[in-house]
Amino acid sequence: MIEQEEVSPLTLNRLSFYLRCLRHLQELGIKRISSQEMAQRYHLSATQIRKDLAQFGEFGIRGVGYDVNALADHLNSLLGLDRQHAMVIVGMGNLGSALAQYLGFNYGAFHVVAGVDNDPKKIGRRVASFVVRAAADLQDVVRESGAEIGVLAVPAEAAQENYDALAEAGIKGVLNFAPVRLKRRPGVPLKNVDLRINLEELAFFLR
Amino acid sequence: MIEQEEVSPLTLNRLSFYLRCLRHLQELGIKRISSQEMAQRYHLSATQIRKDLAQFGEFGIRGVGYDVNALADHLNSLLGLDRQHAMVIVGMGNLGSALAQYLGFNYGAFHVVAGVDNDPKKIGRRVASFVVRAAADLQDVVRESGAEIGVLAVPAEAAQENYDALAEAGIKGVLNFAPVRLKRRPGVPLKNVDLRINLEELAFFLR
DNA sequence: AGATGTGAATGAGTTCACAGCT
DNA sequence: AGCTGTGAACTCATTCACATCT
Repeated sequence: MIEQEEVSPLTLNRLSFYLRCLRHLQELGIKRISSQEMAQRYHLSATQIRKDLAQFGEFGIRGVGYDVNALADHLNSLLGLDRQHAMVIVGMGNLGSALAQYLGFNYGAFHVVAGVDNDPKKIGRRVASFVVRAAADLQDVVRESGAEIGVLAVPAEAAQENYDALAEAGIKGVLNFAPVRLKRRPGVPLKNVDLRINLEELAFFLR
Repeated sequence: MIEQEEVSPLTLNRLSFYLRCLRHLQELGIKRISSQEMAQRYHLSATQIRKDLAQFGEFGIRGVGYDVNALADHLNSLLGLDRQHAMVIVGMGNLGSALAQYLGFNYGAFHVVAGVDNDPKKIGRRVASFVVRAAADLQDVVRESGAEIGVLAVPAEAAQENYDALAEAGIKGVLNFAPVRLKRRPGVPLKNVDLRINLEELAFFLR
């Protein structure tokens, strides 16, 4: 069996997408599917589907295809979606508040349990299902709320220190919305969602 | 000179990031920089910086390095950031409203000028600097507002039809927040921002 | 027969190493 | 001497082609 770190982000990305396709097939009541049919339906590559899945075991039946329910369950637990993941939002400005609303009470296997900010005006304010706490109390907030994932919605300048603070507080992974490349810590995986870069890539085609 | 379509999204991504670094160097008052020094400062690869830039011309001075201001200007116009880009948000639910706030009146070279929804309860409501219009009037809204970029903040099921509608309305590029892979139209580039996939990739490391 | 799983071939992207300017 | 710009080498990812299994 493959180690976590050896899985390429590209593969992971696709696995997540395959799961979404399988959920759709389940809704349609389809019980079995071949890589080929799945590829056609969702504009994917059949070979790649098989290669991606084969990394984690032999989920298919030769000559037949994949059992939709079984494969969905496999991917679900492979991606760690078979239990809830609590999130804490750091930075409750426009974006942070918006994310609190949007990721709301239950976003699939994820839910927001807490939010912190260092602006006294925001502390104590009620947003979605929680009350904003002081950034200085991050350690306590994480412990009390049992948050596993930190969501960085702070300005670029403050992102690194807050990532580090999340790491110190025992957070297991960070989703960063600040437009900077952070210095990673070994045990704390990091995913960047950079709206500005995405917009600028689009703008390139508008010259 | 290279064609637009031949530039890899990875390169574009980095160019956008280089520009950000150069802006930072400008703030620091640094006039000239070598690829090496830039790489060290921002945890990049010197060779890659040179390769990326060399695709678009010879911006550097051998034996010396790059002129920070000149290079920033080059990248700025290369990325089409030397003029404003108007955006229209399609889908004014939680996420759409949040984006309207966040991308606000002026987000670098970008600003939101309009928002549409098909929910009568949302139409006519004031959000940020505009009043929500009917999705059915998209064509008019785009023409009147001069929007170039469409931001899709609708549910997955509605994303394809709205992408198509944006394309018909003459939109030049689309940023898609819906968790689906859309069928692209030739002249209408598409960038996906998939929060769910990002969260699920993180969750993989939390198993 | 028909679909999976996989080594081999191809292609994309990155890094190396150095020729060519300043 | 020093740094850019770039062909060549290398590494990573995708696609092909087929042996293997039901």
